[in-house]
Amino acid sequence: MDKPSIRESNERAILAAAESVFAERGFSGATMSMIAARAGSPKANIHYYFPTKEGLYRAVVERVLTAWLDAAASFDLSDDPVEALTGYINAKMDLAREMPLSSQIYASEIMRGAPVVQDYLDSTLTEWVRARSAVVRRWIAQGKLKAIEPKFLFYMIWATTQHYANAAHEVATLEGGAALSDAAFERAKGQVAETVLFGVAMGR
Amino acid sequence: MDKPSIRESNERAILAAAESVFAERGFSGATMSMIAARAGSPKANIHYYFPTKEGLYRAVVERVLTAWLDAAASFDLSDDPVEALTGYINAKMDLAREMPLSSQIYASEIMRGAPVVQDYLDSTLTEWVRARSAVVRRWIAQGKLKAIEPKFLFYMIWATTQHYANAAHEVATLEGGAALSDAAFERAKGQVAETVLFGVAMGR
DNA sequence: CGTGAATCTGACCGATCGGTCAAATGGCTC
DNA sequence: GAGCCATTTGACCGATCGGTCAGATTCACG
Repeated sequence: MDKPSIRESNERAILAAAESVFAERGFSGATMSMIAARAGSPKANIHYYFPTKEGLYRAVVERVLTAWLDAAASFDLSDDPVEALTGYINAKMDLAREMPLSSQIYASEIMRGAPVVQDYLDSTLTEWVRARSAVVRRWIAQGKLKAIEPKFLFYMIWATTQHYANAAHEVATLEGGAALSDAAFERAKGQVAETVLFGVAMGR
Repeated sequence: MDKPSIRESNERAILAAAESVFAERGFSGATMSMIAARAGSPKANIHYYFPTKEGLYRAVVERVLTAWLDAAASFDLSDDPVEALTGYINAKMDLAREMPLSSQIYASEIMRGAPVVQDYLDSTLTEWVRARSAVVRRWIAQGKLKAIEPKFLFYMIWATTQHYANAAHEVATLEGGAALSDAAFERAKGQVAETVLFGVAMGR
């Protein structure tokens, strides 16, 4: 039987607090006291559930990768490039909107040289890109897409979508200080998808 | 008369060392000892030239913004959207290639909520975007570009170009471990420019 | 060569970091 | 309520942080 135990709910609260602190300050900039304060527990209690700062960070990153893989699955929902790419871009945009902290943590990880997610880059992500590159090349051979290097297409999609999370503060400033409204975000989402598709699709 | 003084060359060396350390570890993760080691001076000497860590960081960020503005100027070299956007994208790609550390520091700044560059965002960048948005809208009115929100176009250009600096480690991993060769980078540059232009230009 | 300013540096400081620990408290089962 | 394990907590520790300082060294200039 699964107990909604004290442990479970406390770990969840700590992970949420840690996620926001790590996103704001990076791994080195985050302090256990800061995380403890945001979780509403004394510092020693954080160490009771997560003995080391690095372990806590790894647990947070784990959730980030899980979310990434969920969104990546939407690439495979259709065999039509327009549908598949639109679905994938929309999923990544929704992810950037709903879990901006995850995207920021991932970006920090990469900028630091991926001390924690290097294994993931070498295995899961490399394999994902290899398999989907083959799909993109098939679409190109079928005359459905322009002749592009698949990896560059993925980079463009990742960059444009994650930008709305990683650079949310810059975007907000340029929008007059407030974050994008739901309506404005939906417009951004549509334009990103449209522009990329117009950029790479044939015969439109 | 300008003397290539000891001060001048030492400050340059310290700034270079600081730039790389801040890019790798972020502001909080960087330590003055680390910067000193990379500059080849004892820590106390770093403090002789830059009394505080924050002051040193501000000096580094200053150079980042200067480089950004230089690249931004290439947007204004032509009144033709294809030429202007191509030139701008190429300039930003070259910047990402030649000064990846600057881009990473800027990205970290933004993710932290722009504690140092908020003034720049509010004044210089806001004004730049306002003026160029008007240009883009004129191009749209003239039927040269699709009906897009200019800001979203800028976001897309910034994201795609800076990605090659900020996510250089991820890109390198997916390329088999080594950074993009000059030739591969030129191909990426061409594809980014082409895709964006196909995505937004009319009648091509 | 002499001298005053600029530069360099090892030793040091208080503050804060991640992490530990023993003791107190709470919850659960019989 | 007794007993036991999970949880909570304040006090504490060594290490490292940014920064200071006094004295040694080097430089520029007469």
